[in-house]
Formats: sequence, C-alpha cells, structure tokens
Amino acid sequence: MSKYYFNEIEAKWQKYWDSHQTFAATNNSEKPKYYVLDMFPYPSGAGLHVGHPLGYIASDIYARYKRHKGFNVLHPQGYDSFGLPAEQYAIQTGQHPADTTRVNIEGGVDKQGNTIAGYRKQLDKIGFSFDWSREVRTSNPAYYKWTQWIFIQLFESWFNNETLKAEDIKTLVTIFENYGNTTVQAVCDETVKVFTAEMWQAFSETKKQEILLKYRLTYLAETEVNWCPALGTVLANDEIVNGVSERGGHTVVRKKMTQWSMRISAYAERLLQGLEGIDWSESIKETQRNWIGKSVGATVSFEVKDHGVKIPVFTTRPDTIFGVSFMTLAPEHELVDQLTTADQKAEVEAYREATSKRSERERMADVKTITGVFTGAYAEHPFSKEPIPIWIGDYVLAGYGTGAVMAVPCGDQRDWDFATKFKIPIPNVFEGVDISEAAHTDKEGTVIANSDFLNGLKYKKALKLAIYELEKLGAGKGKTNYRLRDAVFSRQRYWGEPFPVYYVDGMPQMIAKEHLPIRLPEVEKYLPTEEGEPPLGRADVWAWDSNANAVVSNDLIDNKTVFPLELNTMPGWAGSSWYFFRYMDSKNEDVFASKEALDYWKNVDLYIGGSEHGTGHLLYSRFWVKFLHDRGFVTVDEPFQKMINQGMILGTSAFVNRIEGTNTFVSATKITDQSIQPLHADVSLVNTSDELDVEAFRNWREEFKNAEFITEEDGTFKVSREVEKMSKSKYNVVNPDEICEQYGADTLRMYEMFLGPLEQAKPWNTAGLTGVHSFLKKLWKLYHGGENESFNVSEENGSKDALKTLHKTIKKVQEDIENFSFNTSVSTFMIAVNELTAQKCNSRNILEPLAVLISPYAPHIAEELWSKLGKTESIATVAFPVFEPKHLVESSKNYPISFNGKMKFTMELPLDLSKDDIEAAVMAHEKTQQILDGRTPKKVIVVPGKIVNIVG
RNA sequence: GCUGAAGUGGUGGAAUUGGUAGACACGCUGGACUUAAAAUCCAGUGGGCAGUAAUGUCCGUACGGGUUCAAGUCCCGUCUUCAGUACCA
Repeated sequence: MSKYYFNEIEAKWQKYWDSHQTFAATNNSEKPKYYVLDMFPYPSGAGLHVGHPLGYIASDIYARYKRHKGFNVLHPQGYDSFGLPAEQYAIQTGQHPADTTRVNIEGGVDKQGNTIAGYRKQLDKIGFSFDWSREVRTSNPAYYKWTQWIFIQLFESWFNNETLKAEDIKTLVTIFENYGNTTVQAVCDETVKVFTAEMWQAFSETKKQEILLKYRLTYLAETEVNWCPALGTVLANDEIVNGVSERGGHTVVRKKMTQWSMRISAYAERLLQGLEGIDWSESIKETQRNWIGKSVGATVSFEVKDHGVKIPVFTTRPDTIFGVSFMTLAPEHELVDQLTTADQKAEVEAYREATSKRSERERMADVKTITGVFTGAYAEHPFSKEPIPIWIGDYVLAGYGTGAVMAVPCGDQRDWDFATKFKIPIPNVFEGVDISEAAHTDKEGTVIANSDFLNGLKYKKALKLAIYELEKLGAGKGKTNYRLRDAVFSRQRYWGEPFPVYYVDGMPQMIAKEHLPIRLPEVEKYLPTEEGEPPLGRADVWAWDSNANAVVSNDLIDNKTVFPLELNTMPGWAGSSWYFFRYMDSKNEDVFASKEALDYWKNVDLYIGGSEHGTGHLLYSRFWVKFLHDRGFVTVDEPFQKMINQGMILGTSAFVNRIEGTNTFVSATKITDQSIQPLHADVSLVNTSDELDVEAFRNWREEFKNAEFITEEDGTFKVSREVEKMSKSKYNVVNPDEICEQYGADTLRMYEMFLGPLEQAKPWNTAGLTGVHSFLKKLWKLYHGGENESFNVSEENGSKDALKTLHKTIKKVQEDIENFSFNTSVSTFMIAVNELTAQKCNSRNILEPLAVLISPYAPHIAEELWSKLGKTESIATVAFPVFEPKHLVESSKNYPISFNGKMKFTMELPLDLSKDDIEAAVMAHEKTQQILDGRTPKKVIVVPGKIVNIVG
C-alpha cells in the first residue's frame, strides 16, 4: 500500500467523520464560539454542478481552520425546501412535492424512473465538515411550526416610532383605552382615523380588530399587488425583474387583492443604519441602501382652488419652492376625477385609458417620450398665492411618495422636459445660472434668487428656512421618505407554509401556539380552483374547530365554532428569514431555539453565499432579526456579521459547427468562409484537447446519427469553445461526483479554490484539474520516500532550508485564509512541496505541521497522512502550526541592481551592510562599469534590503 | 443614465505598504523511460530584433497624460467588459 488511492482514503475518512461525529458542535464550551454558515440550497432535481459547492468549500476551509485555531465551530447545513420548482413539477407529474423534495435530498428513483443522486450524497462526497445532526428543512412541519409562530408574533406586535421598536400589541390596546390614538407615535396605515379613548371603548370587538389590523406588523389589507397570471400568484417587488417575474419571465400586472403584508417599512431607518456595523461588501450594502431609498425633504400641501381639497407632495428641494410652475399627478391619482374640469374630461380620460394599457415594461423602456394632459384645475402656491396648473403625466409614479409632484422645471430635468414639451413657463430661481438648455440640478454652490425670503441663500440654509416657513404656515413639514415598501406575504401556491389563521366574520384569528404546526392539507391537484382560489381551496379537510382545536372537514364549517382556514401560503423567503437560529438548537420542540443556545451562538460570524439575494433574503432576514430582537427573543440585532459573496463559476461550452442547411460538421480550425451554425455539444463528449468523440456524438441525438464530419488531418474533430453561464440547456454542466470519482474530493476542493479569487466570476476548465491532482500525488510522495514508495518519515530534524520553507508557508497560508485568498494558498502549497521535494526532506518535525496546514483544503489526504504519522485522533482539532519568524531571518539579500529604474542584474550582498558600503560594492561591480560605459551616475538610490537604482 | 467591480502572456491567475512584472498551474514544444500508449520525470515557453550559441537589445500590465530615482500599483482624463439598478420627485 503505497500509491495515493484517493477513492479508498476519502471513503474511509468520510465514514470516520460520520461515525465519530467529528464535527458535531456543542452548545456549551470553554472555547470561543465561531459560526460559519452557507446559504442553504434549494434541493432541485437537477442536482449539484461544480459551481454550487464553491462557496461551501470556502466556508469549509474557514470552518476547519477555525477549529485548528481552537474555536468551537458551528458549521451546519440544511435545505430551503419549499418553493416553486417542486410545485411546478408536482403540477406536471402529479407527484406530491414532499415526495420529490425528499428524493432530491436523499436520493432515489422518482416516479418517472429517473435516478437521482440526492443532494446529501453529493455534498458528502466532497468531504464537508458539516454538523449534520442539526440539519433543518424548511418544509418539515417541525420546522415550519416555528415559522408560523414567528408570524403570530409579528401579528401580535406594533411598531412604536418613539422608541423605534416593535412592542406587544397589548401595550397599544392599553394606550388606546386610555388616550385613543391621538398621541401615540405608531407606524400604521394612512387610512387610520383619529379616535379618543371613549370612542375606542365604545367600538365593537370587530371594529377594534379592524383598527388594530392597521397597526400590526403583519396585516391583512387590500393592496395593489403584483399579480402574475402565468404563475397564478402574487409576487413581491424583489421577485420582479424588469417588469417580469424573476422565475420564468412572465408578465406581471397590478391588481387589487386582499393579502397579508409585512410592515418592513417600519424598519427602513434601522435597516439602513444597521449596515454601518456589519462587514459586508460595499456593493451589497449599496444595493440595500438603494432599495431602502431614503430621501430627506419635506411634504408640501397645495390647496386646489375652488375644490376645498389639498394635494400633498413630497419634495427633496423645498428650497426651490418659488420655482414651481405646475404640478403633476400620477394618472392613477385618486383626485384626478374630482379635479378635472368639464372641458378637459375627454382628454384626461383618453390619456388615463392609454397609460393603463401600457405595461409596466413599456413605460420603463420608453423613458424618452414625454406625455401628459392638463386637468383644467389650478392649485395655489403656498407663499405667492399664484395659480399653479395641475397636470397629469405618467412620469409620476403612483407608488412613490404621494403620487404627485410639485414641478420645478428649472431644477429638475424631468420637470424641465415636461415644461418644454408643453410650453409651460420655466421660472429661474438660481442666481447667475443659465437654464435655457437644461435644468440646473446641482445643489452645492448655488444661490437662490427670485424667491422672496430665500433670496441670496445657499442650498442648506434655504432648505431649512423653507421648511421652517412652510411649517409656520401649516402648509408642510420636514419629512424623510423611503422607497422601501411593505412586503406582500401571501402566495396563491400549495408548496409553502400554511398560515396559522382562520376567519371569524371575515376577521383573521391566530391559532394558539400549542396547536402548531398547522400542517399542509392534502389536495388532489396543485392548481388553483375553478373559482380562482389558491390550491388550498381544493382541500376537503381545511377548517378550524375552535373547540376541539383541530383541523377538521370543511363540511363542518358553521361559522360558530368551526371556521374556514386561510387558503394562501407563505412566500419562499419566510423559512429562510430565520433558519440560522434554528441550527443553534434544531431539535427543540418547545421554543425555536433555547435562550442558552441563542445567547451562546449569538449571530453568524461568517456568511457565504451569492450576491443575488441582496434585496430579498438578506433584507428580510435582517428585518426578522431586528423584530425578534425588539420582542426580546434574541439578543442580536443583525443576523450576519461578516459576509462574503462568492462569484459564479461559468461553464466552458463546446460548439460543433454545422454548415448551414446541411448535416455536415466542420472541425473548428477548418472553417473557411462557409456560413456555419454553431450547435451546443455536451461537454462530456469532448476531451481536454477540444476533440469531439465523434461516435458518442452521433449516438447522442437521433438527428446526428448520419452526420458527416470534415476533420483535421490527423482525423480528429475539434470543437470551438465559449464561456457561458453553467446550465443544463447549454450542455456545459460539469458534475462534481464525476470529478470526485476520477480525481478525488481533495483535488476538486483545491482546484475550485485554485481557479481564482473567491468573489470573482471565473470559467471552469476541467483540463486544469491535473495540475492540482499531481500536486497531491507529489505531496503523498513526500511522505512515501521509502523502499517501493513505502511510508517513510525520519525522526531527524529538518534542515534549515526545510524549516524556512515550512515557516514561510505557515505565514502565507494563515494570512491567506484570514483574507479569504484561498487561490494563493494553493500555489503556496505547491511551492512548499516542490521545495521540500527538492530538499529531499522527510523529517517528522516538518511533515507533521505540513499535514495540519493543508488539512482545511485537502482534509482526506491530511487525515490519512496524520494517521500514518502514528496519530490516533482526527487531525480536525489539532492546533494550527505557529509561525516562528526566526526561521526566515536572512543574512544576505540578492539585490536587484537597476539603471534608471530598469533591472539589469542582481548581486548577493550581506544585509548588515551600510548604504555607503552597498553603493561602493555595487559601483565596484564589473557589470556596473560595463553598463555605465565611462559615464558618472547622477545619483545612486540605495534602499537597504530592497533595491539599488543607479540614475544617469 | 446612475452605482459597484474589473481590464496583466495562448488560458486561469500572482505581484498584501510604489522597489526584480508574469509566481503557481493549464496548454504548447523538445527530451528521457516504453514495443507502443497512458502515467511519470527533465528542459524550454510574454513579444520583436541580432546571434550557431551563451547572450545582447528594444517593447510590454486597456488607452492618453502626470507625479516619482522607481508606477500593474498613486493622481487626472478616455475607452471597454461584467454585475446591480432605474422616470424615486
């Protein structure tokens, strides 16, 4: 037994880790804690490709490193197992999503006869140090019991704007009983009317509940939602990209529906502020800042002449209030009908009709066309009392601010364009600025003019004074506006968490905690009902018996003791917004995680995942954590202290080039001027030299059976290559299982890291694997220099050179891991092994620490070598080697000698030489004299220990 | 348009504070071993020019300037690519 039999070694240690529970974390330990988390996967039927484990490998290296550094490491894994693909598959095949999900995770054969490896087996093959004893699946009732519980907590809470915290709804009821809602600073719907304590006490129970619903952090309300007819469900803002659904690219329309919403907007400011204290990439923070979209300014109310109504607007530039020459309302604005004069009615109606037909997408794509119509009505300027014409225009969005703007054409380009198009005057309120060609949007350094009491003031002072005067007049006040909208929380789907909600007289009632979970009912079909109700409308046993506290048959509904249950389910992000807490205590049946576990593990120290969740998962998780914090359930205020976003691994697609209109294929280098059509060929049919296995290709598809091939001279057929996203449809998917089979998991792990910087997108190229693989073989050989390549380690201490190699490797690898620069450590290991091989080093005092150094990257081979070194315990928690600088101390330096900044030759000189001595030695060198060729240098720069530069 | 990241050999990439550009690999070329292939090992490999060769020499980090004894690295401007975002008042 001498060769590097990676298959045997890897299977052996994976079994060992599993049976010894090597990576199980304990919830109490003398060691400091460290929590390393991956974004958990959605277990799709397609399985893993080599792009998926990239982040997991990086986090695994870090987790293993931290164990070597003496930390109690929590490194769990689980599945985000509710979601659309399983449901779509269920609709197509009739299989229960729970069954297909289980097969996708655990492996097996599905009802279609497809063999599925299963995520768990695929992950296990790569040798991750996950603590699987804490696994969670969001679709397990034991898990979603707590998702339902958190929903109830949100329902039972309101947001106090004075303390900027969520509080128990009971405290709000007490306030209402004593003071009504006249004094309380609470986040609520704008439709809430003022009431006194007496009025509150006189309200019916239903009325009270109706009012409270407008204050709760999750609430049921008729809102305008994004309805996707193709998916048959509503979507949240972050699930829509460019006006179409993120999944499938289907059209999305606006529709009024009664839906559950999350009052995330209450947390806008705290979500913004919280970004300051966390270590995330600037780009992701910026994405969140943009999404929250804070803008500071003022609301100004414009009185409409002869109507007795006011139009509130939001503006960031109250300093330009004297530049207002018109107002624009969104076409959907609720006052439009009321304000439009008889003369303008026809035109306004036609315009509204036309804009409502334009899809969201058209409106966005077509920014340049300026459209609008005059309503015939006039508002009054709050200061000058001048009449201001009121227009409608679709550049004003109903969903932002108040859906109306005060137009200042001299200071806003869109207003300027609108005014120019419709020949509306453009009064100039800036001193010495030309606005004949474009609006003047700069704030700094601009002085206000033609503006009564604001004349001569700069932006900041004018802003403050304008707000002050508006407030004095009662026509406006300072206001901060956020773009962030409340998140719709209902989905008309089957495969999601059911709400723990039933309805009494149309009012939602929460089911008590003791009766959770409310399990998904069985249905025949996973489609909406004929009446357009969500799939749960098909369930026969979906009613709540409030006496028996049980889900019972719909036949029993009497609306006295048995009531209908909610038919919607929760969105995909519900379960993923808190899963990181469940790992801390995943089996607890009494609480979502015990106080002890929460206090010990606190939050995630390192989170690794893709950046595509910037406005979804990462924002919702922060919101839920802040909420749980406010209500005293957790001590932390942010879920993820540090985050790294791994880049995508791209596929290298292979194309066979077919001559247009024929069944003849041309090898890539033989293409001349034929018009050719490149077709994707499966990358598994192509070897690393870009040669196609022609026979396999013929058999791949019926249509290629009789294809002709114009080959190279040597009879091979070359494909052309292109880098694209890795995807099944492009036939460029590389399966990690095959790599593990052929080269081993350690090779896969190191190669994925070797590809390039973790955060960068980079193409996969299977050919490069052999470099890393032969490195591992060389590493193996270093320990097997005995007869017949037997294991042979000497007890004699390593040479000075070997110690130097070892310690510079320790230093570099430690720095690299801490900087998440894993690609450079792989080359450092290669250099170390090359050097030690050249030195013929086989000393225990070098090879032992070397095995520990490499174990985070290539844990299987490290364990095997460690046991061969005579150790009986796993290498996993052995202390990381300590860097000793003394081994790197040099007595001399090979100085680069440059002339005018260009290196010409090098010269070995002792490091303790003085500047003058170095200069003298260099000048005395024959090459120096040769290069100078008799000239006298103007200057000689000597940087001891670095460089010598001769100028002249 | 705005925001963020990035442009280095045939390819992936290295150069952490300005100090020997191209580490480490892949690929390619030549050689050793072999009946042969695979595997393994050795040597070479940024480009141009000169030379049998050792070597010499010039050019080179997207482009154009600048600072400096010295710039892939710092400053100013331009271009390109990728990602996110978009009529946000």
